[in-house]
This record gives sequence, structure tokens and C-alpha cells, in this order.
Amino acid sequence: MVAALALRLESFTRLSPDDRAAVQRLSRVSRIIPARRDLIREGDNPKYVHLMVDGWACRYKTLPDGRRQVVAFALPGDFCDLNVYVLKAMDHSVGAVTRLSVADIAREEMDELASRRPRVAQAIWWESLVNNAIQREWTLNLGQRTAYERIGHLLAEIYLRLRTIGMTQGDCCDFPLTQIDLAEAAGLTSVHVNRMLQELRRDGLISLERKRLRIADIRKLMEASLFNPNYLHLEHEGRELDARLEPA
Amino acid sequence: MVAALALRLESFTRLSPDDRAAVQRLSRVSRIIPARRDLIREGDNPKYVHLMVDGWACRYKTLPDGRRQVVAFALPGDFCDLNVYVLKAMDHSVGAVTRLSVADIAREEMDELASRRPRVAQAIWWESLVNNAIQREWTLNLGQRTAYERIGHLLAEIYLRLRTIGMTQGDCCDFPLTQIDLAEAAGLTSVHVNRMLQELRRDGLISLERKRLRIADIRKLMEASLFNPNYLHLEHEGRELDARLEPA
DNA sequence: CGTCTGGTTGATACGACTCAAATTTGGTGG
DNA sequence: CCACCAAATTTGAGTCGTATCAACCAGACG
Repeated sequence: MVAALALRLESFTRLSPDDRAAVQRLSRVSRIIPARRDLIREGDNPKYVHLMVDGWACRYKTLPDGRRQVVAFALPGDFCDLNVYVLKAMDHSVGAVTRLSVADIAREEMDELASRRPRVAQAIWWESLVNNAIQREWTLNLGQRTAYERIGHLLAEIYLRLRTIGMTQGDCCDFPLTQIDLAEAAGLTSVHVNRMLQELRRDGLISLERKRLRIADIRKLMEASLFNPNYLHLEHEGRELDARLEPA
Repeated sequence: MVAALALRLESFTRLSPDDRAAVQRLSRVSRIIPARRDLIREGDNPKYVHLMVDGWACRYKTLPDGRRQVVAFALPGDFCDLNVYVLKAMDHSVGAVTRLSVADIAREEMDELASRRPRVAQAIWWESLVNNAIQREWTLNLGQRTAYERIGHLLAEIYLRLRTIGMTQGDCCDFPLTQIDLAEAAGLTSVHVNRMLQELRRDGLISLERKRLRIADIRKLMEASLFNPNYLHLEHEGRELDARLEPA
């Protein structure tokens, strides 16, 4: 099986067989985390870099009174904590949504990769810049989009990200997030998320049941949620996407 | 005068005299942008990296119907568009708030810096990770904090960032943002920002007039806005800050 | 000295929240 | 395989924070 990280990086750059092998080597599972357990906590300074190999996680921050905001979803191929490679402590927590397979990568392994496989290092840099761009888009999402658009946007983004790493089946994908997770990510209450999902269903934009999401017409969903895919910086995939979305 | 970038990087790491000289050389002003003009637009692929030497700018994104979200403020010492060093196109615009002095840095200069001054390169990497952390904090800000807390948080953040680069005078600093700018950053209307500023003043947390901000007791403001400075990753400064904030 | 941008105020509207309860789903053990 | 329980989803009614709309005011500037 091709590791998600490899697929992810190759959506940006072409890797040599040696590069690909190096990435596959990184992706060896070294740990399993049960669902709904914290993988990393704010303040930690983990000594390994953690790479998501399988499963979904969320990055979140909390306020002293318990308010909680999911600031990102981590999918296979994402690094959980690349920042502690440079920074001293985590400024947010990472919690498992589903059961997780992660690879613990030693600092020296990363250093070696950086010097021996510059192509991969650059691709990893690209990955982190894209995550940055996603974070900016979330800022826009929370600041300007309506509840309806916000949920639509979130679903479209996740679907497209999953597609990049080969985790969609046609217009379907697994979708393990609860409405509570969605609420915490969208800055809404779960009650309101529920109503927005119903509206999206009523409008024929999505169907979501039993942890399975179907987006019949991604084009329409993107339009309804004011989704502009440029921030995902899918260079190759992007073109392919355009082709798929605008058939003649 | 010590360049803002140097101060910024030294709040993270100690630079050698040679390193410092290299940073100063980067900070040579090559262009002046008038206030309220766009410096970079979404979709651009600028051939230089732009470094803010003096003045304030905002990163923003817009929706097709005109809704506009400021996703970050760029202050002296910030790079405007480090991402296009790797990514192909800007996914957001950068607009001048005040008159701006920027340094255009050629790609080769950056490459050279990366190989000859690894300390500086690492510090720049740190800078970009901190900006990332700030973006996550903004997500929390927009998603969970009330309008009052949001504005308070924004003011506190800006004040602390300015202090790092030596742009505060005691508990005061210049503050060129309009209430409209604040509104676009906080995901509120300018009318509501106006009312929140009045409340913050009434509560004795800030005074703000004639583009001049005074924060009499940063401690109280931070408390009122649920401000936790860890996300700014001020390693040295952080300790000093704690000392200043908790006398005895 | 008029114009314009930014700041201020007031009245009203609405999107999203709160609270509460009912229903469905999924997992677990007998 | 069913009974049970907890978690997640759904529904309804009422409230509140923030938006909207519309004036009005003050200072900056040409």
C-alpha cells in the first residue's frame, strides 16, 4: 500500500524511487492510539515527531472556562507536531477522533532526511505551508461565512483532502466526525450544526449517515459554500480537478 | 538602528555578529508603498520575497460577494510572502495599512542565507512557525471568544508583538488600525467594534485615541480576554514577561 | 471651507445559542 | 441475539449577541 504521506507529497512534486522509499520508511507504524484519546497535550515537548499513518485526529485549543475550538483536522500523511522540531512546546493539543496509527520519527531521522533527500524535505516544507494556508482559510470561514456555508465548506475541504490521499470512493468517503466535532471546528453549537446538515441534505448537496459522506455534485457544494480550492495548492491534482469539474 | 527582523529573531535565538550583519543586510529598504495600497494580490507569484521593514500591513482574503476577512497583521520584521518561495501562487492578498518600507529579497539571496547562515535560516523557520501558531490562535479567537474578548485579545497580541520589536513606549504604542480594520480582523461589524472599544475603555483596560493605544495594565487586559501568551513562543522575552507580570 | 473618512449613537431585526426533552444509534454484556 | 446503556442526533420554544440601517458628528485634508 502506498503511504498517505507519499501520495500527499506527490500531489506537489515528483519523487524519485529512492525518495519514495524514504517516505515509505518514515511511514512505518510504531504506535496505535485508541479513539478519543489525546495524543499530545498543550505544553508537551514530545521527543519524536508524530506522523499520521491512519485514522483521523483533531488539533484543538481550549479556554480556561472550557470552551473548546478545533483548529484543524489531521488526516493520514499529516505531521502532528512538526513545530516542536523548532519550537519548545506545543501550543495546542491533538486528540484522536478514530483509532490512530502513528509513526514516531526521531529527530535524527528527520535531520538525515533533510540532508539526504532535499526533494522530500522541500515537499514536507510545502506540506507545512499548505497547512498554513488551510489555517488562514479557516479564519475566513469562521469570520465571514454563514453557518450553512461554513459546514458546507468544511465538508468540501475534507472531501478534497481525502481524495488527494486516495481515501475516497467515487463521491463517497468515510466520515467519522460527530456533529459535536463539526460544531467545535465551525464555532457553532451541535444543535445548529444539526440543522445546517439537514438543510444541506434538503438542498441535495450532501448525504451523510452512518459515518459515511456522499457528495453527489462537489461542484454545487463548492459553489454553495463559496469554496475556492486555490488555498489547497494542489498543483497537479489541481489541474486534474479543474478538468474533472469543468468538462468541456 | 537595529532592524525589526533582528530583534524578532533574537527573541528566539542568539545570533552571532555575522548573523546579525546578514540580517541587517536583508533589511535594506528597496521600496516604499503608500498607505492603503495593495502590496500583493491573491494569485500573484511575486519574484522577490518581501520583508516588512517599517509600517503595518494586513493579510486578507475576500469572498466573491465582497465579504472580507483580515487573516493576519504583518508588522516590521515579518515576511509578506515567504510561502511563494515554495508555493506557486499567493492564496491571499497583502494590503498596506500605513505607508510601508519593504525590502525586496531575491530568491538567490534567500538560498545563500539558508546555506551560509543556518542559524538565521532556522530562526526564519521559527518565525514562520510562530505565525502559524498565531493563525491557530485567531481561529480560536473567532470561533470561541465573545466580541469583547476578541477585541481585547487582538489588542493585547498586537501590543506584545510590537514590544518584541521595540515599537512600544512603556505601556503605549502607535496604533494605526481603524475600527473597520479591527472589525474585518475580528469578524465583527465596525459598529460593534466601536461599542466593544467603549466597554474596554469603560472597564479601564485600554485607552485608544488619535491612533495611540495605551494599555495601563496588560495583566488585566490579558485576563479579561483570556489571553495565554504561550502561542507567541517568546522564549527569552517570555520569561522576562512573566517577571514583569508577576512582581513578587 | 467643503468634502470625506472614521467614529459614535439609536432603533430594530435576525442568526445562532440555550435549555430541555425525545428519539435513534451503536456498543456491550448477559 | 436480545436487553440495556451511553452517546449522538433530532426537535421545539424562547432568548440574546451581534448585524443592519440610518443618522449625525468630528477631525483631516485639499
